[in-house]
Amino acid sequence: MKKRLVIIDGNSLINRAFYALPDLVTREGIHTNGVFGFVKMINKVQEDYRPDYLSVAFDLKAPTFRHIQYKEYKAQRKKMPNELAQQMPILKDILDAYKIHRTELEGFEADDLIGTIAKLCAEKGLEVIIVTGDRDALQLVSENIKVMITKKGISNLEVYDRDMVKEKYGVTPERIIDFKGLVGDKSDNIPGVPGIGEKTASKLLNEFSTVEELIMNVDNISSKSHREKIRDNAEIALLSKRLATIKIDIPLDIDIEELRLVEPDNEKLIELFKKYEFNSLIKTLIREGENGEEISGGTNIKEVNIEVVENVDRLNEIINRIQTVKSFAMKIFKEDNNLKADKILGISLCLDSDNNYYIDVKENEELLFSLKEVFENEEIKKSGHGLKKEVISLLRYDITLMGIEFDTFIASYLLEPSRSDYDVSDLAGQYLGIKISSQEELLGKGKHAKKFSDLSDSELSKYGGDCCAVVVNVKKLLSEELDKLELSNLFKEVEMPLIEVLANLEYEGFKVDTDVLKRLDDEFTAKIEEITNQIYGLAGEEFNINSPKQLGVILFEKLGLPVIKKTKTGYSTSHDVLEKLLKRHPIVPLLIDYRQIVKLKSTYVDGLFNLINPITAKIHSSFNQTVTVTGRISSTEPNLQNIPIKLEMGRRIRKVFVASDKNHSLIDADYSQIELRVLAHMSGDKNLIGAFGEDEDIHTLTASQVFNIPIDKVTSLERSRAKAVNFGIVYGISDFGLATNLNIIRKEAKKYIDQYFKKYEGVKAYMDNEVKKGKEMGYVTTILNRRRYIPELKSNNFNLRSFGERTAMNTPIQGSAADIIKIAMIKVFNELRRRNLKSKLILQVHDELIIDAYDDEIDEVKELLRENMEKAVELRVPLKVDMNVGDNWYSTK
DNA sequence: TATTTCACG
DNA sequence: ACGTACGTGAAATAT
Repeated sequence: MKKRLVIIDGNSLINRAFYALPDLVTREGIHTNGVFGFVKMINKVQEDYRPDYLSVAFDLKAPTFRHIQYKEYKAQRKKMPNELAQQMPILKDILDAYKIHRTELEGFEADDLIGTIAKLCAEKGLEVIIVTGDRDALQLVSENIKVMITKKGISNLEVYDRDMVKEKYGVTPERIIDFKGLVGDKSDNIPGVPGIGEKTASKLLNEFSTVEELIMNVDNISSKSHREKIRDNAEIALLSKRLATIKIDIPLDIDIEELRLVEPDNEKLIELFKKYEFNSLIKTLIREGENGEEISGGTNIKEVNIEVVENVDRLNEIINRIQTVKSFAMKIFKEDNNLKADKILGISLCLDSDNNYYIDVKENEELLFSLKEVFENEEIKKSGHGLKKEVISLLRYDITLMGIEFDTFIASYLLEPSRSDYDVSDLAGQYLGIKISSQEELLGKGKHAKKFSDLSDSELSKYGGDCCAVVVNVKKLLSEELDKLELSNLFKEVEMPLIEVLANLEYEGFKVDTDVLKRLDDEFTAKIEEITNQIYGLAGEEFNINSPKQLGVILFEKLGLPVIKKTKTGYSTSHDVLEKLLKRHPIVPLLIDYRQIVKLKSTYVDGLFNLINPITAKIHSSFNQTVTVTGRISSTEPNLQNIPIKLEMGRRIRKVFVASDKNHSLIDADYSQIELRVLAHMSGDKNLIGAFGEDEDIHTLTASQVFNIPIDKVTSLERSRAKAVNFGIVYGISDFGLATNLNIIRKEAKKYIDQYFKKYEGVKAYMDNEVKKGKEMGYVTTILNRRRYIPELKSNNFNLRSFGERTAMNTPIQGSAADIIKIAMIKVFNELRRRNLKSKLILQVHDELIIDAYDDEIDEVKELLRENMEKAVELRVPLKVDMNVGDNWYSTK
């Protein structure tokens, strides 16, 4: 049998992969999509063609003879983007670990090296396959040489032999260079004969065979216009042909045996794949190791086979099986109109690859109730992706999902908290190397997005089955990764139990008083109209006050006020700019008022009205567990974590948020200075720890230390400056930032900071150490070992690096505080349930918990809150909680 | 879809 | 010399 050689155009393929794949970035910030695609491709080619010899050819930077012949050659090519250039050395490392031969030679393009080697080997009787994205290579096709061109994506390859070339181009492979000589090639800036296209070129060449023949016989060309074009551009055609001709006679001194495929250095490969987070590829290597198989390409879980279950008898058989297996992955599809009324359409259950079911609940609700026992059985462990949704869907049917064991959504968040998207399809690609459709592909996006209820049963069962199969398969890999990074405890003890708590917060909701809201609406509307007219009067014309652009023109051009700050699109008209202009023109204070009231009306009045649930007269915000990089929870639709409080006018919005009925009151419990206490604990600073032992206001105490004055002599200005310093410390202090905030000069700010660090040396040492650790390890951690990667610390860009340093200082503090309140929430929630109390946890605002308390239970709940919040963790300083009770959120102060 | 502004901790 | 305070989400306008 003929020996087979595969030769790959390295630059062409990594380029292809780079542009075809989404931007893959490791936790440390290294871009890898080009390399990843390349490796997948190489695996596939090896699997499909089992070559005996393999080489990858690369272009080197030096100019080639083509550039010397024609200086415009490839002149229009854009420089390789940095994100791709960085990947070239990585690819070469990986090829070395695979022990795959590389061909590169200065002065020649990969094409020429490929051409020469291909012809050489073909002559020796080898079967040669060239893999490239570049159609130039088609000229090399012959009896023993085939060319594979990447089609759309990277794994889709089109094989060209002589017949195929003839079919597609109408000429034989030998005539491809003549074809290019006439048609040219835009991508290489080869001109060709103007006005001659592919059709004409192949017609002419079939008659006259080559460019040279064509020119020699130019008078015999039948069409007058073609005749003239060829005559006028003969030189260009000849040059173009020369440029397009791949050299096949480079003097190369290589021994074919150097190209022979050998056993790769698997240890090295695993090490590299780990480094670049090619998890799915590691799996293929490990599998090979176990079975001693030959190299194989991408992993594929079996084509998922899903059984649609429509009757109770069959379901009961499955339930029996579940009782013995005691574990499954699940996904619930429901309508999406109202969390109190949404009907469940169907449920995907996957026990393992051979037992994947879709329970069609839509037609037969009885099926759902048959599952109640299984769902509420704590011994039967459930996994899924984003299980909060499953918990909520079942609450509506009075089913409490128990035994929630593994959520791949949460697990991937802990592993990579700065990712913006954790769709199951991404996990499938990343960890299993398979493609399933994403939710976005299934439903579309924007306002034309479909709902699950718009999909057919077969679409739902297929998608649900795929998702659950992925969860089952990815779970183990994620779990190992969590173990390795010592995140398992945080995962099992905090994040997983929190899912149920957040689901219940959402389901419970916060009652609103629509009458109060309506009255605020009327008041704000009237006020806005009044101020709008005053502003128009002072401006001398009507304009859109909401438009920073139009407002800028009025303020800085028409009224001639001084420009304080610029944005990248024009003048800044932000609040602090307006404050500096306050005394310069009477329009300015009106603008400040206008802005405030418009904000209140649009975001907090209109915004809230739209989100009141008609069934409950409550607001059911979404609490998101995988959004923030620091570990905090976020709240959306609406955001209940930024309801106004600082200014009285806005604070009145809180009167809208009321206890659920006349037998209930709100209890608001907030941690006092939790971030500074966390800092005291983590830094171990004696002075700061001591400060929390005393019964003195922390900012006053800081003022007395920083400004060297007795506590009873601290003025309110000094206290407020010290407060800003304390905030600055938590944010990762810089003299610039503090100066801007306090509106003082930088030197003055620096004095404050120096003085602070002199008094709190332990804090200084701690901050320096966090930055140092962050640089060394690539990440920082919180009290529960939550991790945040900070690639910016290694940046050469001053701004980015400084940002990284501040992040390294802030994240452990903000994140640890987040850890603590999460623990507190879980404890409080479980305690309320254990004691069968009617009071419910309804909101968390970073350092504050709000309970809708049944009046008879207020004292008990207050005690329970204090106990569980203050004892959530044991720190070197006490945790302190302040509590207030009221009928509405405004009065809990 | 990106930018600006502003609400909260 | 460089030039930002940390972490969020929503609404409006500009592109």
